[in-house]
Amino acid sequence: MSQAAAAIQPVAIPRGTVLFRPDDACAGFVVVSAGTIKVSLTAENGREIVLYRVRPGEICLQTFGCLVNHGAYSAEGIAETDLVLEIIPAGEFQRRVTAEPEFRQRLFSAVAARFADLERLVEDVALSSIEERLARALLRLAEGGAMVDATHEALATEIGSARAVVSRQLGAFARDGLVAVERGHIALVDPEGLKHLAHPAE
Amino acid sequence: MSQAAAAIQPVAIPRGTVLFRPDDACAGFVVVSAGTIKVSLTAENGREIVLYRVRPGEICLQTFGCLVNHGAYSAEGIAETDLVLEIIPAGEFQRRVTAEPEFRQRLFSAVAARFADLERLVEDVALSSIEERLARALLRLAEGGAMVDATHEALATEIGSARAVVSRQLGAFARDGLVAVERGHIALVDPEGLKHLAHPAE
DNA sequence: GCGTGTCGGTGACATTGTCACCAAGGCGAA
DNA sequence: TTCGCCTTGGTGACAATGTCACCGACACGC
Repeated sequence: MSQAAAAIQPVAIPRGTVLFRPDDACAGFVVVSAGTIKVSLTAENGREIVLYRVRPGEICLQTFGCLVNHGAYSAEGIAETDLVLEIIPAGEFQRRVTAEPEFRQRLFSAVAARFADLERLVEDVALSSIEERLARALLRLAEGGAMVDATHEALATEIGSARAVVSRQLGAFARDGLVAVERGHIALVDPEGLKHLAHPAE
Repeated sequence: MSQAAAAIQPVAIPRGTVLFRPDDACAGFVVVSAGTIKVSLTAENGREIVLYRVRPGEICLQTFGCLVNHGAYSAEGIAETDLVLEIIPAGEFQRRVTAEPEFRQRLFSAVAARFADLERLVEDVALSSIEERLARALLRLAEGGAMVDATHEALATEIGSARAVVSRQLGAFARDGLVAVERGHIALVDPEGLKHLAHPAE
């Protein structure tokens, strides 16, 4: 469609690569073609929490503040899987926003989605119990399946808590027949039961 | 400058007015001319937390997801002071974004600022101690002065905690000579000491 | 003066976070 | 194989925070 767009080469990135760190300068605007980016925050005390994930077709907004306000970003982005990215230089980004309504629409959708993600996260962390948060995280990470491939440590980062807390809560879930825990992964035995815990008001 | 802009009448709103609630339909795009809007989340269990504030010259993004994705928003907005607003209808918003680079620039700045706010909030709530969060909230609300006009209940909402917790922590601050508490307001006796608590790594 | 509602102090207890320690599994080197 | 070393996770003990209840102090209108 756009000839300028065709000139931008996709870039392949292996799983585990650190895409950006706090206070990095920004390379440009990133669109994910394949794979997922995990964006997380780490405090001085070492505790960590996952903010959100950027999936195929989505725009990574972490560079946005940098491009717009020349502010540095504060989060870290890691390639959770092998990735294919398009990197759009700042000038080209400005051009597209001005000239291509459909690019603008995608940008705005990405902004709205991140907003929703972050508000959900604040609500989760600030207002919900560990039981709820862990049940929701398990269902989210299972993506409709019945298996979650994550260590207790990774789950703790997912919900912004500590490994020991996750271990105990998983133990409780297992005792209630909701999950079965094995080294490195968790089987969802009773997803309906978990859904019920995840949304106590319903 | 823009004749269309001149056609939009400012609207005056008294302090305390609820501007929007969760699941409201969106009236349009809101720009704050004077005063501040406080945007907060409330959970089913009644707990509440302040997300951010929208100040003069800034754009309230809460309606953004609604205008862009037809999604409902989940937060509540209250006029913290008397307000003067401009309300831009959706069509006019689209026109300005397309035609006025300077309007677009303001919009993007607002987006970047909200992002930074929400990331700071997540970091605060998920990764920091009550002592740090309360010290930071007091300094933020004092806005460089030495007096904070808020009840313990309001401070609890500000940091996403409970009133009793705030009362006890303020008691500890008072015992250490950092603040003096009176009914309805808190005097910052030793702002430097509070700053030190607010940023323990420095 | 006397209600009535808001504000805040506090005790008792539940939940969550922190730290330390240990046991079990995985994995590579000799 | 055995050994060492790292990761994972189970658990106890304790600290920090959240929840609930209750009561007294204060503000305000009558």
